[in-house]
Amino acid sequence: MKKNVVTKVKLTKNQSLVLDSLIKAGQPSGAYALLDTLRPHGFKAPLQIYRALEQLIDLGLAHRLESLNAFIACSHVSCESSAATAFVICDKCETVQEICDESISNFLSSLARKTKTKASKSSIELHGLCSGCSAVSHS
Amino acid sequence: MKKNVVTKVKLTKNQSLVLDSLIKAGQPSGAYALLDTLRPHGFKAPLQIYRALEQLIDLGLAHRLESLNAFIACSHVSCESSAATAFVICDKCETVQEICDESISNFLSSLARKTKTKASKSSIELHGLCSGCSAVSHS
DNA sequence: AAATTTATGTTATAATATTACATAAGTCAA
DNA sequence: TTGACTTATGTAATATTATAACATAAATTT
Repeated sequence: MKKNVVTKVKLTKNQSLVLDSLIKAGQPSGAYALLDTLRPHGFKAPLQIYRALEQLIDLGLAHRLESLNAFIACSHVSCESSAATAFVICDKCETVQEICDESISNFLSSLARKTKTKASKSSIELHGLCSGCSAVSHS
Repeated sequence: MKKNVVTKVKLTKNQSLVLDSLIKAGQPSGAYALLDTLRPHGFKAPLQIYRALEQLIDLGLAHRLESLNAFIACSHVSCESSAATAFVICDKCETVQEICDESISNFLSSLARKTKTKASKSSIELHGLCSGCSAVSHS
């Protein structure tokens, strides 16, 4: 399931800019939001964003949140690419917790075994309210 | 986490048509593919599809596959809405296995507990090759 | 029957993502 | 260091997915 364990890679200028934006955002960011952020740096077309994101994701430096059509910087030093990662997303404050431990990989292995599937990629996203928002929330 | 356990509900005409199309397809279907399928029945706009899908999903009769931006009929009699369900998707033949057992709900409960999150919705999608395609696949 | 909610029809538009093609920059081998 | 090759970039056009806004109709409740 692992593609790329990165130790040190030289990112291109565009890739660095996009990664920096993602990190600064600290939240899920849409491709077009990133584009707007980076227009002052000369970005003009969505493809510049999507291409950089593709690399960053391959390198395990960023992740795509399927249920949001958005992207986020990896919160670990770097994930083993598309490896066993789960995202827990607060629908109120948009905080994302990225979980990457044995319980995730065990669960996925077991799921693959049960379904006789050779797994290549996974997406686990849990939506709800984080502890902070859940405490306050009256709505 | 549960919203709606359906025993018997009268679907509207549009909802029935969309559900039938989904069932006939037996595969993930995009909203616009469904629209094309249903044009002969008088459907003209995407909203007709999206609105019907929204109800069907609420009722647990259909699911949305986030990683495909597509929809599929529930393979059980009816799922407890957005309850603990995992989808295992073959990227070659497009077969989808819908798994809905205790291991899923246990995993999600544990994830919610660990992250101190009040969960409301989940999405678990595993991509890869099913046993058939994995046996053949040389590519 | 009036009031209310739920579903529908329709047009327009927003938001997300990719195709296609041209150019430039980096990498590697002879 | 040149040439061959791969990888990254720039740009325009377009495809795909999804929703907003507004009008009407049908079903449900009181």
